[in-house]
Amino acid sequence: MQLRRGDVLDGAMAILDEFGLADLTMRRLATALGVQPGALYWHFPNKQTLLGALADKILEDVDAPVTAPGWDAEFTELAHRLRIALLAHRDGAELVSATYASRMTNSRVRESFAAVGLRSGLSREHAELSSYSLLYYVLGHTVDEQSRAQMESAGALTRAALSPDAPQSPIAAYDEDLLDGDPAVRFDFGLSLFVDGIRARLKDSAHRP
Amino acid sequence: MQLRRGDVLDGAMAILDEFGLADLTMRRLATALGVQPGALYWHFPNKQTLLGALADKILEDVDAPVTAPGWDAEFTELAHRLRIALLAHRDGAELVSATYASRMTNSRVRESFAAVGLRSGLSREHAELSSYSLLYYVLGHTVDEQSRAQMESAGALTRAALSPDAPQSPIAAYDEDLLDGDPAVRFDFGLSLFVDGIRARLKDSAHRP
DNA sequence: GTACAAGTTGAACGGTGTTCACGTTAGATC
DNA sequence: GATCTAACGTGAACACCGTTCAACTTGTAC
Repeated sequence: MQLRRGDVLDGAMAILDEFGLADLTMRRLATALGVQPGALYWHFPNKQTLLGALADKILEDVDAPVTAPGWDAEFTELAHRLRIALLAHRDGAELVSATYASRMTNSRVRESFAAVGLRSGLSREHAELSSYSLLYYVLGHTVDEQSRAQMESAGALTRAALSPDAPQSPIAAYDEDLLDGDPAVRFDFGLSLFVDGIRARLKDSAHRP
Repeated sequence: MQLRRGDVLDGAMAILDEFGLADLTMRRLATALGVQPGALYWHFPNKQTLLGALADKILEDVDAPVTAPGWDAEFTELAHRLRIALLAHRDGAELVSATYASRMTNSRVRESFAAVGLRSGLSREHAELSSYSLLYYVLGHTVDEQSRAQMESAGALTRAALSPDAPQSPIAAYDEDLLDGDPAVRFDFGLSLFVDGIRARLKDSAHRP
């Protein structure tokens, strides 16, 4: 029974979801597929490319046409869609962020952001620049959010197993206080900062045409 | 002649600057210091911790007291200082970003941002949230900027060596057009977006006290 | 049924971070 | 200045990693 490119990708996604990015090795993937490591290199030239394809799969549905009315709602919808897609797979944010940094993705999500900016009335250049800013924010926030969530679920397990009533410093308690609000609300705050910034820019160029 | 913790850090920084993060291996570092790899593990429990200390060193001067007048200028000064510090070492942005994600840094730069937000009149919670947004933006932008700069300088070399007049697609030319403006100006645009967003937030809470 | 392409094997290569029992060296104490 | 102790380094291994490649098998089309 021979493998197809898609099977390799599916296997990789399964390992990612169950064990995380650190455990997604070529050997482990090969074993899971019942094959020798070398076989994977027929389907993908190297691991980086495989991860790029995986990232693209995660981002598949993100740049579907946007339906919200008004440019600000469009930004919000797109940003939410991206965040949700990243959170849908273990280490998804980290994977996409790393892949994006190494320019191994074919996703057009940044271009989608730029298109919304253009529709809002921004100049071409400002729309492009805004799209980068927004992307950096969404990726940064979501990588952080996801790694915190995973640390917490892992920490909760070990904490329960090791010392049922671990002492906690007041400062750490405050920090957690601030961080344990709904992450989506925290996300929206940063997002609104950004959208308000664009609004200010639009008003400014309207006053001085 | 025995090694001190600081010597190890200096050696690591030298390798980072000359050969980049990918070539900063424990073996290479040990060789450069004239020592066996195992010796490094007396000074640092593992590589991650060493990289954390390295990141802290890069960020050393960033959270010095800020002198600019007005909260918006304070944000700008701090953000610039951070960007400059990251760009001062090869792969500095990538290293700090990765270290920050794995929570291996002792730098207080995020707290410095939050302090400025507080001084601007933001609530404690909003100041904290804003500081995260700004940090994500600065890190994302600078990682991107630095990797592009390094790709370009590497690409310029190989391009000159291989084909003196390489053909270039119009689309690629346009993208480069947009990207080859002064990176500092591009940085400032995203920065102003966030600052304007904060300003809008301040006005809003002033109207509805 | 044969031919050719697609896919796999098995074994190796040159790396990586990390560990540890055992030796060495340096600095304080008497 | 000899001694003792803690700091530090050695050497060799362990368990991995991504990647390569000649040889072999399998599937498909004619």
